[in-house]
Amino acid sequence: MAQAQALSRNQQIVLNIIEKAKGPLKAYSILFNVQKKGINAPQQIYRALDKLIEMGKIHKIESKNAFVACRSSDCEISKATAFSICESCETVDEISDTKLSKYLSGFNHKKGMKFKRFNLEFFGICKKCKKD
Amino acid sequence: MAQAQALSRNQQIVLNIIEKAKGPLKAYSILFNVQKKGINAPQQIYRALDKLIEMGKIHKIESKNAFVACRSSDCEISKATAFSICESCETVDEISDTKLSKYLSGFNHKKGMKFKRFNLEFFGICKKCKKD
DNA sequence: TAAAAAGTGTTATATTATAACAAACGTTAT
DNA sequence: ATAACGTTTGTTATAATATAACACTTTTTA
Repeated sequence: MAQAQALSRNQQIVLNIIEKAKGPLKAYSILFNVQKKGINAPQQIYRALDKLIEMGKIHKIESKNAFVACRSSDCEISKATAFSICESCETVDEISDTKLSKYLSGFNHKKGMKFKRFNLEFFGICKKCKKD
Repeated sequence: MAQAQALSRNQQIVLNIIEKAKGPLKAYSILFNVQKKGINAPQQIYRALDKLIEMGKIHKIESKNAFVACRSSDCEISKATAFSICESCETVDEISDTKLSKYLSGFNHKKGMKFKRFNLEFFGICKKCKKD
């Protein structure tokens, strides 16, 4: 079985910031937050982000160009991602719903394409925002 | 019933280009293609794109920052979009699958959020590319 | 321990998207 | 018809997001 890959220095720094955050972080906001640690250039952030995504440690929210930590422990390599996004407060939750995930993983295009990966983003107004 | 909205000059120009294209177009590639028509600035493109999206005439492929025409005639306002994307040739197809669409439209988050809209992007290698 | 692979630091630049303002156009209500 | 309003346009400038390219170091593997 593939061993959990060790993180390099920069990867660890970037992951820590994302994990501590309450919501999705943008690449440049991560950059500003790690300049005290000697990381000075966007490249360093983007390289770390790329690897963390490959490892399944984080996900990119495509509609927001932002990054969140993966909360589902079994998500070694992330082939199936689903998020719920509040259009008012911008809160993002990762959805882990076995049924949904199975349904979509089994879905194949009529034109003969077999899917390896999907990303699903739901939008709405969250409970909290609805009250206001 | 809401009348089909008339398109303004720039909106029509931009929509024409997107409809003629074989695949998704990027905003700046649209811009270069319409400079002969007197459109000179990104703003003009992005403004048209925004309106066309609102009207459901086009969709944005978030993972590619690119835009495609909507092929499903009933898609007046696009609340439910699904695409199949080939990671090799970059071909993008809009998926119109009633079952899928119903399944996802009926999906609601456990945390009490009611979704108004979703976007789903599937990735894989298409039939054609598999042969090579 | 040499070779290969992965990671780092850096400068520069490409790509994608929005801000802000003034003028023209289109609709509707009077 | 025309004033008032909203929408669209044109324009300049700039913000935000992301990659290219190169030289060097560290880690892994054979």
